Amino acid sequence: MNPDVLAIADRLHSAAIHLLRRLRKQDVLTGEGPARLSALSVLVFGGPKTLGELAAAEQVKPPTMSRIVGALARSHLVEITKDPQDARRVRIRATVRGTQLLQKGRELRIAYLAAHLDRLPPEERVKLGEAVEILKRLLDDWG
Amino acid sequence: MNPDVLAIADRLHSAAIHLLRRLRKQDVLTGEGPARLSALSVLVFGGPKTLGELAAAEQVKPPTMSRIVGALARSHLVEITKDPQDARRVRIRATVRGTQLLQKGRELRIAYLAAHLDRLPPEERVKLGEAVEILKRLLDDWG
DNA sequence: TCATATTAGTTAGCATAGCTAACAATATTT
DNA sequence: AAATATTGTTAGCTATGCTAACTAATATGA
Repeated sequence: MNPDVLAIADRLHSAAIHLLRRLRKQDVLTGEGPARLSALSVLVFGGPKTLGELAAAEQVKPPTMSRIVGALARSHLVEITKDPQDARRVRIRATVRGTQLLQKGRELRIAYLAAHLDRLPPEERVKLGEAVEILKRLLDDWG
Repeated sequence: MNPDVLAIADRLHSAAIHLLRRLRKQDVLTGEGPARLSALSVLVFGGPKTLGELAAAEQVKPPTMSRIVGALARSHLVEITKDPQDARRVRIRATVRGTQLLQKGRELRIAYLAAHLDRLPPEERVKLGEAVEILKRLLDDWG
C-alpha cells in the first residue's frame, strides 16, 4: 500500500476533526448545532426534500434526521407539509427565517476563518480551494 | 470580503462534516468512538500527557477529556499514573494494546479511503495531500 | 377485492461527546 | 498560617448518532 495514501488519510482525518472543533465554537453562536445547520444548508441550497432524501443526503439514518428536522421546525427554521400524492411522505423546506439564519452562520464562520485564511500566502489559499473541490467531488460520488 | 474565502469556508465546513460521517462508520469497527481514537492518537504519536495537556491538544474542556480518558482506561488502552512531583496531576500514556488498536483503526480507515483516493488522478491526489499539509499547519498555529 | 408485503416516518431507549457549575485536593503566594 | 490558584472529578444538561419496534399508507397479487 502506498504510504502517501496512509499519511493523507491520517492527516485528513485529524484535520477534519480539529477543524470542526474550531468551527463548532462559532456555529453555536447561531443557537443551532452543526447537524442542524448542515441539514438546513442542504434545504437552502438544494431545495425542498422529503425526510428520507434529507437523511440520505446527510448520510444519516431516518430517526436521526427526524429528530433534527423536528428541532428545526420548533425553531421555525423549516416548514413541514404532507405530500398530497403520498400521505406517508413529508415535504421539508427552509423558511425565510431558516435561510437568514444560515446566512448568519455563514458570516460568523467566514469572519472567523477569514482571519486565519488571510494569513496564508495567496497561492496556498488557492491550493486549499482547489483541494476542497477535489474532496467535495470525491465525497459526492463516494457511492 | 473576498467571495473566494466565503466559498472555501462553506465547502471546507461541509466537506469536513461529510467526510467524518463516512469515516466514523469505519471507526466504529474498532469499538471506540472518534473522540477516543483522536485522543489516543495524540498519546501514541505525541507521548504521555497530563489530562490538561491532552484536553488542550484536543481543543476540549477538561471534564470532557476526563470522561474520554476514563473510558480509554477501562478498555485498557491507556494507563493513568499520579505525577510524583505534583499530586494534582495525572500522567496518561498509551498502552501496547492502545497502540495496536490505533494501528488497526488506521488500517481500516486506509482500506476504506484508499479505495476512493485511488480513483483520483495522481495529480489530484498530490494536490489533496499538499492542501492537507497547509490545513494542518493552519490549525497548528491557529492560536 | 382483500390480504399481504413494502415503504416512510416516528417513538423509545441506548451510547458518545460536548458544555457549565460546583466540588475536592493539592500547590503556591502573601 | 491563611488565602489564592491550579488540576481534575462529579453531576447534570444538550445534541447527535444508532437499533428495534411501532404506525400509517401504498403497492402487489391471488
